Amino acid sequence: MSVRMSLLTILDQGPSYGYRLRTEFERRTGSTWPLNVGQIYNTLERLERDGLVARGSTDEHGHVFYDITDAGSAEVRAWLRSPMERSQGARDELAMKIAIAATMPGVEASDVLQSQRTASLHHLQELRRATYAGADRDGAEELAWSLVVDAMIFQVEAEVRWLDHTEQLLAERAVHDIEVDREVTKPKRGRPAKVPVG
Amino acid sequence: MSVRMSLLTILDQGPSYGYRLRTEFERRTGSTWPLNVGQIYNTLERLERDGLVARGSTDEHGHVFYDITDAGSAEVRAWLRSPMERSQGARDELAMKIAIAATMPGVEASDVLQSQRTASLHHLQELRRATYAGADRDGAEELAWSLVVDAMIFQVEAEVRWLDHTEQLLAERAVHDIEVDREVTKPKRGRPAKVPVG
DNA sequence: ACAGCCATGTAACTTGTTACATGATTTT
DNA sequence: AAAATCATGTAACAAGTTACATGGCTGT
Repeated sequence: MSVRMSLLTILDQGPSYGYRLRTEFERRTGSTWPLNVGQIYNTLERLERDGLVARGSTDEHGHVFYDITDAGSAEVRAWLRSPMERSQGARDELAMKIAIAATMPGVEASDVLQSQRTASLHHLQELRRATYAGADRDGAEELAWSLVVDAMIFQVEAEVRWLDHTEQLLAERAVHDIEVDREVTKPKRGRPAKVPVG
Repeated sequence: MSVRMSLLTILDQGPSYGYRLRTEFERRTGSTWPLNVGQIYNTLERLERDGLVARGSTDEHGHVFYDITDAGSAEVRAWLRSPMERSQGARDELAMKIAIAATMPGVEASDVLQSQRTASLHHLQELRRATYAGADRDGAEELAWSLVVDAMIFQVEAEVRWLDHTEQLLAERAVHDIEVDREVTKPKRGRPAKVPVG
């Protein structure tokens, strides 16, 4: 949804064409998330289908311009006004994985936590190194780059903290001898034999 | 990808059928992310198509059991062994939105930051209240619930910190008078006139 | 009788993503 | 002449998600 809305927001500044939209998107996001050009044209088609943009004129160079519609502008304003609900109900893939691993008999949750922690710390190092690698960019790109890298750093730091916290929590539970998985949720009758994990 | 892999991981414990897989999934994730039953059957079809599970026997109650294959088991092990690369290249929708807003002329990035901050703080409050609401659950569900809620708290806290940090950064830039958007990336020749923002 | 849960499934659709084809223009 | 960039598009697919249809069984 966010790539789509980002492109629409760029179009809200004035008509543009596919290839340039990609350049603009990458510039305004610090070239952090490379975007396949094909996706632009797909997205434009879909935006047109939904009445948020209209295919406009073609200039002397053959550039196919798209104009935002009133409905499109309204969508942009609504998007910018309303917060992202990545909090409410948003799926956190890592949390899901760890929860599954931690409640699964025969799975060493601490191993999973460990390898994730190592990877996260490694990535954190890379990010800190990368912070100073974005100085040679133009205004918008440099700003975007630093925003996005900071976001990643904050997120990964929180990730590591949570992994540590979770490891401690699991260790405590193990001591208190809470056997989480003696029994699986029972079906009406007869449940299949458990298969040992390779 | 994670719902799919979670279901496959559950199937790695032994054969099960659609409806029960949903119950198991919800229990093992603290009922945090409700799963439409239909998705289970879709996912099972796709897992079968990919050779990771096989449609097994039907018991006396009409339950259609699925068995994991060797390839499926291997996938599960690989999934648990390898870290999630939500760090590397993973799209952070909020960061993308803020980056777009911050580099966009005519957009009040501080307003966007403010409303997001308010929403995040509100959600954080809810999460802290929710922490103690999961005590009346059975072992696995209570554990999963507390893991996931903690993950959300850590994440939202980091979110708020980043929002504050970003607001400060933008304020500093404004003082330094860096005009980020005097010029859009230039096309070969002739770019369209800018349209005023509604 | 009716509500609600158990259970399976199908069809349609969303965004994101990639691979590929095609050609013009520009740079080396 | 060859390589790179600019530019538009198509086709296919992934995973997630929802709405709907269908029916049995259970408890009030």
